[in-house]
Amino acid sequence: MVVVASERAASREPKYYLVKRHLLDLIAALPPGTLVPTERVLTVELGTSRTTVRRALSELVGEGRLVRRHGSGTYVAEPKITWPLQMTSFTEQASASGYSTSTRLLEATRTRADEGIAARLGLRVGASTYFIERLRLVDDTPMAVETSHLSAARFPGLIPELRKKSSLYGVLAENYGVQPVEAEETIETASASPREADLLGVDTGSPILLLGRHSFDVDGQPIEYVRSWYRGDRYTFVARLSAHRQE
Amino acid sequence: MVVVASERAASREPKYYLVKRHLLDLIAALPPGTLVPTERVLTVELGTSRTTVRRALSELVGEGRLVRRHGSGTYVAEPKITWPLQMTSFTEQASASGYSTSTRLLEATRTRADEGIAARLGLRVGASTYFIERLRLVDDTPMAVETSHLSAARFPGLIPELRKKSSLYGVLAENYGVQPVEAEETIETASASPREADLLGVDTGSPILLLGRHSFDVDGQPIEYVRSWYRGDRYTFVARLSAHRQE
DNA sequence: TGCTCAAAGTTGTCTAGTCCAATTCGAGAC
DNA sequence: GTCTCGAATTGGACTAGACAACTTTGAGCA
Repeated sequence: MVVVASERAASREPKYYLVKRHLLDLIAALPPGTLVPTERVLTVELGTSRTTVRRALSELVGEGRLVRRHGSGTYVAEPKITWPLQMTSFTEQASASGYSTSTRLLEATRTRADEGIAARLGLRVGASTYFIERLRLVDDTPMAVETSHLSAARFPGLIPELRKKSSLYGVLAENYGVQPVEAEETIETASASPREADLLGVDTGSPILLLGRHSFDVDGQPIEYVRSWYRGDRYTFVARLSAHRQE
Repeated sequence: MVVVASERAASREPKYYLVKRHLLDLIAALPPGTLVPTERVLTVELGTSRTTVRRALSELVGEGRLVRRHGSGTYVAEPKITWPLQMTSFTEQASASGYSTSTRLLEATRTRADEGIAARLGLRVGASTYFIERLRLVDDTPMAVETSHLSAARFPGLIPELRKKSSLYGVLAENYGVQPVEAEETIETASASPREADLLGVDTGSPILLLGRHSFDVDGQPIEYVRSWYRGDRYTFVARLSAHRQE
């Protein structure tokens, strides 16, 4: 085995990354839906083990470049979908972009605030709160799992209303006269738990874009605390920013 | 080993996830810097293979819960750092939060615009552009790798100025009278290439938060196109949004 | 022609192990 | 006491293979 002289201390490329680059070259010009060679074929073609091939494939699946179908094969993926990141309601946000969206209410129960939720909603620990879990779909494909927490004392009878109207922001405005005027959004990477993976139709451990929204009314009172687990392999978020303050 | 009866059809939990939950329980109450059991110890304690243990560990490292040090051990990680996501300059952004920041200029060269860059900068393919690559550090620890693309014709002599002053926004304002007033930000997940991994001090394939910024001047002319690869294991981004338009 | 079902092919999960690379630490030399 | 160096320990990369779960296909049958 020939070793490159004066190897950079930097960037020692693992073998799986060579496989990954090979696959990227291969799929660069292929249309979505094209079948790529099977794992065992790649194994012999590239003189490596299946574990190494699978590591490269998994990374490309996580990046939204490939899709694996159990028992069938591995295919070139559709390009990522660009999704607006605004503080507007989910339903309108999407229909404006030409997508058909829907929501499945997974859970809507009363529970007691733990330390984190109590602090964010301005309640004491153990106070009664709603826990709402919804699945967001775009063109009938799961996009995100969303959990919301709200004060039960502040919004009595919320759950039956929500089951009727389905739009949470609509219910808050019409039934309680509450509108969020400010919000703190947090963004981080995460990985899918088995439950999230199952709901989103991805593998456990898949990359997730985790968005948090902590919204407040005109008096600065917290309204809700939401966390949304978005498929990291299918969505790119976009926000338009205007520079009021700029240096 | 006891197996739970009547397994749910949904959410079939892989064995590595059991290991992961075991580790999460273990580290929940431990302070950052605490040593966790070695991979080989976990292997025998949990009756599994080292591959399975390593998968659980890798996921926890990617989530910023653990840190691995080659030859030394695996440790409980520091909590993530919350970082403001604003359109202001990097240097001020941070010192306001009490962090000491610095930038290392990795590359600053002239090159020719490919299709993507040309479209974004409003140039023809092959037009002369600057390629600027910088490493952003917080308290002397790498935070992000940042690449910028600008029109060379529009900002003649930019590179020597940049080497003197180091703040790109400062140079653009003082030397060229240009200020970004609007920008389109994109956010997505990615995984670290060997080069990025090396610069950021993480493993190849680690989760990355990839931010893009496409900024425009007061006339709507594109100024620059920047992409920043942030360590996904160490940073949570936060943005305050005011609802001018709200429904 | 249309249906059934078994076989083949593909990805998913997990195991057991080898060898390498970096760190740590103590015995021994000075 | 201090330093050096090698052994032990730890994480990193990779291999070869077993078996399970799911899909596809086509031979055989009605």
